[in-house]
Parts: sequence; C-alpha cells; structure tokens
Amino acid sequence: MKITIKQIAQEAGVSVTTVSNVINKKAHRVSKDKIELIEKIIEKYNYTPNMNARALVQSSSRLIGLLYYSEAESFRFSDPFVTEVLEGIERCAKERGYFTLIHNVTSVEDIQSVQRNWKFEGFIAVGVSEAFFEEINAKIDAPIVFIDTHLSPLRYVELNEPDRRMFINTDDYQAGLTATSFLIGKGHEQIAFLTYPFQPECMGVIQSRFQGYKEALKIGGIPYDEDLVFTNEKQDLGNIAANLDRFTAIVVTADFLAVELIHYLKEKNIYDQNRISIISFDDIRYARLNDPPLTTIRLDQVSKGELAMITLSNILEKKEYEADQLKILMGELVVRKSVVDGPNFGKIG
Amino acid sequence: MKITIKQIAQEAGVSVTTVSNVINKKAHRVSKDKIELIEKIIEKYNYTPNMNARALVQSSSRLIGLLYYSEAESFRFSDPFVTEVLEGIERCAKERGYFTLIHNVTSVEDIQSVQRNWKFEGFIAVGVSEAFFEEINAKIDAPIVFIDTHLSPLRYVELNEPDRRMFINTDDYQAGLTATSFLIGKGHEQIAFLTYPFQPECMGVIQSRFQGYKEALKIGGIPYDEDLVFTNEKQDLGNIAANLDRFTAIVVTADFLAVELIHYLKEKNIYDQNRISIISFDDIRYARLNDPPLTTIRLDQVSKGELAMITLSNILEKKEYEADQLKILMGELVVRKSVVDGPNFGKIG
DNA sequence: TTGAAAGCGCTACCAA
DNA sequence: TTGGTAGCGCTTTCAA
Repeated sequence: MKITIKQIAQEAGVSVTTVSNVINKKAHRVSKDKIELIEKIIEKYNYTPNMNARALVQSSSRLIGLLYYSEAESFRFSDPFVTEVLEGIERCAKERGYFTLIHNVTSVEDIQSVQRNWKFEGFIAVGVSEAFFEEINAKIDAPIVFIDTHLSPLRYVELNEPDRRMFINTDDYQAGLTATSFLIGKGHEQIAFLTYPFQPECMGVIQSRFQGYKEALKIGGIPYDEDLVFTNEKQDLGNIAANLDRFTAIVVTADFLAVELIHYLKEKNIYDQNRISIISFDDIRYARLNDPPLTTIRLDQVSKGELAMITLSNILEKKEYEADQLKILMGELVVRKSVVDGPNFGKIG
Repeated sequence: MKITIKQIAQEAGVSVTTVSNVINKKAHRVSKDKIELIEKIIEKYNYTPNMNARALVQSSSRLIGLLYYSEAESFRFSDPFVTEVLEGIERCAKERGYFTLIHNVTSVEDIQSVQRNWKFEGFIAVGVSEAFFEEINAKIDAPIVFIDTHLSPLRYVELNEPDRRMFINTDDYQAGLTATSFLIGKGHEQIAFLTYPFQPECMGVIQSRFQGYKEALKIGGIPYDEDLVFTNEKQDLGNIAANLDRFTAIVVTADFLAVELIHYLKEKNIYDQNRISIISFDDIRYARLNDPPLTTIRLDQVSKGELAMITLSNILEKKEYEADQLKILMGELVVRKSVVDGPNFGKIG
C-alpha cells in the first residue's frame, strides 16, 4: 500500500503543490502552521516521494553513478583499493541522501545510455585513463569527479571548470619521492623499483611514483640505473631473484605486490630480511600482519572516496564553490620492519 | 539532446504505442515490416527508454537493490567477503541488463522507503540475521535472495515460496566438519576453536561451523572440551597464547583472523609452525602468501554473488521454476602448509 | 494490426 | 500564501 503526495494533501486538506513545497523545503512559500501539519502527516505515514516521478519531471534524481572503468568485461571489485574507495563513497552518500548506482563501463556509449536512462545528477569515475577522459569530457555534460585520473598539468589548467570536472588524486610523485628518500636516508644506495605490468588505467599512478623515485635518486646523488627497474610483464619475479645481489633495497608499487615478492623470495629461500629492504604503497590490511610487517606509504582510499562524494555533492548543491579543481591527498609514511638500515647507514654523504 | 519514444514514432510515421510494442517485444501485435523499420531507427539513434518513466508506470525498473545489513552506521565494504560477493553480482547484473543500487540498511523501514522510492524488482540481501529476516519477510513483497542467512531447517520448509524468497548459503556445517576432520586425520587430538567475537549477522555461519567442529570431534571419538573454544570478546589473542600447550591444532573461523593469530604469536615469539597447526576458512587472496601459507576451506564468494543474481533474474523473468529454495555451495579444502602432522599421525585409533 | 488517450507521481508555472 | 493544471516519457487499456 503505497502512499502518494496526493493522499498527504488530501489528509492535510491542502493542495499537492503545498505539500510539494514542504517536501522541497521551500519554506518561504508556505505558512508555518501548514508546514507543521504536513510534516506531521508525512512523518505519520513515513512518506518519501517517488524518485522515479521526481526524476522524470526534473533532473534531480539524487542518483550518483559510480563508474568503474575497465577494458575487461568485469571489474575486479575484490581489489582492496576499489573497495575502500567504495566504502568512503557509500558512507558519505548515505549521509547526504544520495543513492549510488554502480556501473562498470567499457565505453563512453555505456555511460551515455546509462545517463539517459537514469538521469544521474553526477558521476564519480574511478580508474579512467587520460585518453578515455578526453572522450568522456567531450560527451558527458553532468558533473564528474575523477579519482586517480592523472592528466598532464597543463590540461588541468586548460579545463578550468571546477563545476563540472574535479579530480581527486594522491600525490603519487611525492609518495614515490618519500619512499625512496626514506630508503636513502637509511643508507641504501642501490635501490631497485618494481611494478606490476602496466595497466593502462593506473599508468598515471605508477608513472608518478616512478618519477618520484628518480627524483629522490637524483637528490641523493645516486645515478639512475635502468637495469634496476623491473616491470615484469608476466609477473615473473624470477628476474628480481636473479639480480638480488645488485641492490639492497627495493621500492614496490603496491603492498600486495610486495607481499607476493617476499613470499616468492621466501619460497626460493633467498629472502634475508636484514639484507634486502622493501618499501611499498597502500597500507592494505595485511601490511601490518605480514612477516615482516611492511614499511609502506599509507594511501587513505576511504578518505578519497569520501572526499569525492563530498566534492560532488557540493558541486550539485552549489553550496560552496570549490577553489581547486584538483585535490591532492598526501600519503603517509608508516615505518614498520621490512626496511632495515643499509650498508651506508650513518656514513657521511 | 535526448531522444524519446515520441520522436522515434514520428520518424517512423507510426504511433508511440507501436514503438512501445516493438521495444517490449510484443511482436505478435506489430507487422513485420514496421518492426524492422522501427528497430532500425532505434538503432540509429542508439535509443534506450527512460527508466524513470518506465518505472513510474509499471513495476519493471530493471533495478535490483543490494541490501547490506549492518547495525552500525556504515558497512565495511573493505571486508573481502562483501566485495567478492559484489563482484559476482555486478558481473551477472551487467550481463543480464540489470542495474544494482547499493544500499546499506539498518532497519526494515529503510528498505520500505527505498522500495517505494525506486520500485525495485527484487533484492539481494547480505548478512541478514534470522530475526531481521522475519521482519523483512513480513513486510517486503518483492522477491529477495538472501545470501548467508541461516534459518532453522524447519523454517525453510515452512516458507516454501521459491518465487519470493531464496537462500544461497555455504555449507558451513560441512566446512567446519571437513576442516576439523582433516586435522584429526593428520593425527591431532587436542583441537581448539577460535572465532571472532560474535557479530549477530554472521551468527549462523559461525554457529554452523562450530557444530561441524563438534560433530567431527564426536566422530573422531575426541571429547569436546569447552575450554578449547575461544571467542575473545576483545579480540584478545592473549588468552590463546596462554593456553598454547593445551592443544596442537586450531580451527579458526576466518583466514584473516588466522593471519592475525599467527602474527600475534610470531610477535610473542611463541609460534612454532611444527607444533601448532592452523586451519581456517575463506581462502582470501592473502592466504597463499602468508607465512606459512594457510591451509583453508575455500569459500567461493564470487560464485555466490553470481548465483544470487542468476537466481533472482530467473525468478523475475519466470524463466524456470527454481526447484530448491535453498542452494548450498560446498567449500573446498585447500591444503597448504599451516597444518602439519599431529602427534598421533599414523597411529592406529 | 494500429492508434488515441488515460494516467503513473511528481514538480513547475501561473493565477488567484 | 495557496491551488489548479500541464506535462515529464512511458505503458496500457480500449476502440478503430
């Protein structure tokens, strides 16, 4: 038995318009006593307006599209990164009365058809590459908050429309720099770099960390050695194992990969915690439980999701103009035990 | 620039009714040539009907509500279990043209208001306790597939309405039995049981595993010892550490908890892989990477999500009648290294 | 086989 | 400050 605005109006002895005005908080158009009366009745029936009808007549649907981009058919929700972002978004959405419809997209057409279908107020997009961004940007009008979409610096300036496009990133360059500097500070000089085989959607992230790595080397006066960069196409850790004597520390682009590496080396019986130091990124749940516990750069993905949702709802409600189109979250160094002092520790310069 | 059914009709020189009939596959009501013509135009404009309008007039919205139950304000999406289920659901939903709207609910009223708002065709509910189930069952009409809601056996029979209520469970009893029997088979006799502090929503799951544990003991002729059951209220692993000499093996209700336990014992320097065997449940991503790799009962949560979605869409489309109201997935023993032979291994009796 | 028209529940506009 | 009403885009009678 569903209750409509009409019935509320009838019971209150007013018109639907008046009820509608109360619902939509247009207080200045309704007298105080009517507001009270109507609100009481709404309360009594636990009434909430039909979203489909509302969305049909106006553009406000309270619906946020959560766009996960992937070229494959299905998205890896089990990736802890994705899921933490989701947690942040969901929490905030509920607080602010938005609904989130998840959609895994592989093309702009996907988005367009979804958009027409549901009249989304806005989108939060995760894992969009620069090329795909351009396509989206050209074809979708609704406001979009992009998480971890790295554009070239100039492009941000060029866009300059903080009411339609916003970006939430981690400062991956800084993270890479911090991680590597930490290693250098600990007396390491031969520092390797290990990353997953490049996935287009996280190119920007990895790229930035890599730049940070190189910069730290430069600052530390350590020559960059191409042979110390491992981007195992087949996730083959063997290459690293074979070159283990060429470095004393390694920067790994994800905690999970670090865990895999340690596991691999342990299996081969060539892991010596006191000889090889490992630092990575994320601070996933297992990081502290690993043996040894991972020294890592914590990237608070939950906050990232929250921030994305807050940003989007601010845009939609035009509460406040966002000063910056690009919001950058800083990583945080978490020192645990996977990094030990290097051969040069304590030595001067 | 949005395109409506009206414009399609105009261009085709027919009425909107005819177009509607084509869209809704009522072929017997339209002539063949018109069908072709209209389909061509639809194709041309890449038209899809407005879901809000459709939902407004009829009940079919292609919208599935994903209900996560929790008493707390926000749901732990980062829990790997949740997220794997989500992955399965999402994959299937996309395949079958459904949209999923995630909603974290804390009360039946939540569901009702969401339901009125959006006209969901059906729900998938995760983590609903028996008590909450009864409440939902009484108040929600739409079909619901429950994942991991454990009812008393009689209740299932009583309900007997496979078109409205379906249940997807893992056979947790069997899982508990298998795990414990495996330990016994390995020559262990003093076997402890460790679980998270009881959360109401997974009572059923833990309870069942616990029953399986007790049954295995019984079959193995081992007396059940209450003191060997640890349900640390404060997740205080200390209690276990203090009683480590009283057992040689332990059944842990989740991989993650097992990882925590091992980490804790290692920290205290009292973990001896060859003296204490650990078996747990889930086979999370980290299980194989742990040191030692976890022997565990694999629970395929992705499949569970998929199965839930398939089941729901079958109900909605009345394609085939589901024979069983309760579908039970079996766990699978994955032998790795956290379990070693016990003191009685190879001995007779 | 086709189409006209009613109406789903709501908001926006305009008139009172 | 209020209310009447058009109309959002669609499906569904019912009549032609």
